[in-house]
Amino acid sequence: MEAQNRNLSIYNSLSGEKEVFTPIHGNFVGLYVCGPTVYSNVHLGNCRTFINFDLVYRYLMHLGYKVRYVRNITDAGHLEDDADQGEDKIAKKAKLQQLEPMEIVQQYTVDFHDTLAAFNNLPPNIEPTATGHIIEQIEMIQEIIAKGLAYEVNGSVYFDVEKYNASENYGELSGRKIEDLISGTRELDGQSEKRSPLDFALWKNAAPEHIMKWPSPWGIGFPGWHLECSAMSTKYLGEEFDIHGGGMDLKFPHHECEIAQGHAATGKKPVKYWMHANMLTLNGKKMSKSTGNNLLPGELFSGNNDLLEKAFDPMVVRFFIMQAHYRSTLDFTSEALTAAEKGFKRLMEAVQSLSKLKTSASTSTPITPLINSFYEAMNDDFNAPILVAKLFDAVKLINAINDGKASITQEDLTILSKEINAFVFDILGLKTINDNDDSSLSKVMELVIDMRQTARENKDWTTSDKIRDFLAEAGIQIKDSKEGTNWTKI
RNA sequence: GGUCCUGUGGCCGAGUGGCUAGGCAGAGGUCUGCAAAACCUUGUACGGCGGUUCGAAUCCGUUCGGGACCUCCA
Repeated sequence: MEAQNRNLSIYNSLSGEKEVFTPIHGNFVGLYVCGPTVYSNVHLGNCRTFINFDLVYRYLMHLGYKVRYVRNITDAGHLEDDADQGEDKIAKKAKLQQLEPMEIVQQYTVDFHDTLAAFNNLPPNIEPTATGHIIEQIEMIQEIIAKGLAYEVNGSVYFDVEKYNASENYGELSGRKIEDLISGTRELDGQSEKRSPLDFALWKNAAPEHIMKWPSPWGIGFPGWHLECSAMSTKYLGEEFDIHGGGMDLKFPHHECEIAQGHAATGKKPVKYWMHANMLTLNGKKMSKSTGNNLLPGELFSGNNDLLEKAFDPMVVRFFIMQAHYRSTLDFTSEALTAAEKGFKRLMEAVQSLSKLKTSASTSTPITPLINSFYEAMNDDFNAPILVAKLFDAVKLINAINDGKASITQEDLTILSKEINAFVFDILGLKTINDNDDSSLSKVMELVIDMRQTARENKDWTTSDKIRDFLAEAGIQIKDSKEGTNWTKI
């Protein structure tokens, strides 16, 4: 990609401002995104975040960066809450269902991969698991203890937030002040071990009935909530890397703790650019596993949910997500998705007609400003909705050329076609929907359309309309045009 | 209670101190045997009240509403 297109700005949550993106190591970019906790099916809200970062990954690659994209799988479970004495979620579910913990992990990891593949997300380069990096996590804890910023109590190790804050700034990412945090803390059971309620566990002593546990210098236990991301990002991307992403709800305490841990262990600030994707809302509230206010991708693809008027293709959902900026909340409604579906189809039909356009000796509308506008949109903090708007400008142009109301040279068409295809398929990650992939149905439809055509030529409107109406009842829409008759499933 | 975000036309959703966002729906048109589809045209909206300014929906104050985080959560 040409250098002039490479002036990407990213909104850095750490500074609260858009900053020009400059990788730490020349052409290489390290990208870490917090992955899912695999104790239940991913819901659509989770997917939004991963789709947004898929866009980031894709655009960075389009700009010619060599990206290493790391996204973890949290399979060690997180604490249910402070009151349940450290039982982790995966272990709890395992007991309920009489399954091995890793069986649960496997089931939902597969679901996660299948779902993201349906959304046409590219897999990350490395997808490390928390359980596979216990040793790295123990080593990091030892580093932090050696620096005097963590302490052991009864086989558990806690990070000393106040001590860290004496020389560093705990709260720099989330904008919190430690005094406010202390005053706002509620006194909960099971926190008596901690020197301060703000301290968080790096290692947790495991009760005998706890299923997932590992030996450590402090006894049998399991790693703390936030440590895995620090250990794995350090291992695969280094002590300092470029971009760390995740959902807005992870900003505090998860990412704040990551900064503190990483900084404590290595003496360096781990992340140059923090990116936070906003929530997908349903009924005006964030989707959430714990409150049940969510929608599963499978329900969306099948239409099997009362909130949905019909089923939606994963690509329609992806397009819907691309029509909102990643830092804004996006409200999910069946109506909004239906609107997105129509727009998506219009865009894709225009893109497909690119290859059939007739070229002329001259170009009526210069294409360079249009193409530049694609880059300007994405360079401005990955503004996909602006990009989509500009692509619809291109749709208008394509249709005008198709109608003979505008013209384009072969040379310009080649360039335009290449760029539009790159932005639509490679960057936005959209795919065409194959309605007509059932070959036997296609054959039958060929015959039916041919019979209807014959009837129409004989002005036998009764027969032709009967065919049309019957097909409509069967969910197949007939589309007549000058070039002939097409059909589509409704 | 603390910290922060947000309120845009029927719906979703960008953006900006003065210059059309875009999509969908609606309206009109072209096409068509009639329709549908497709395509073209079309909408001066920015929560209320003050203030700053030549000019604000965009900045400031205030007020009302919505939301996020402060406990696991993308």
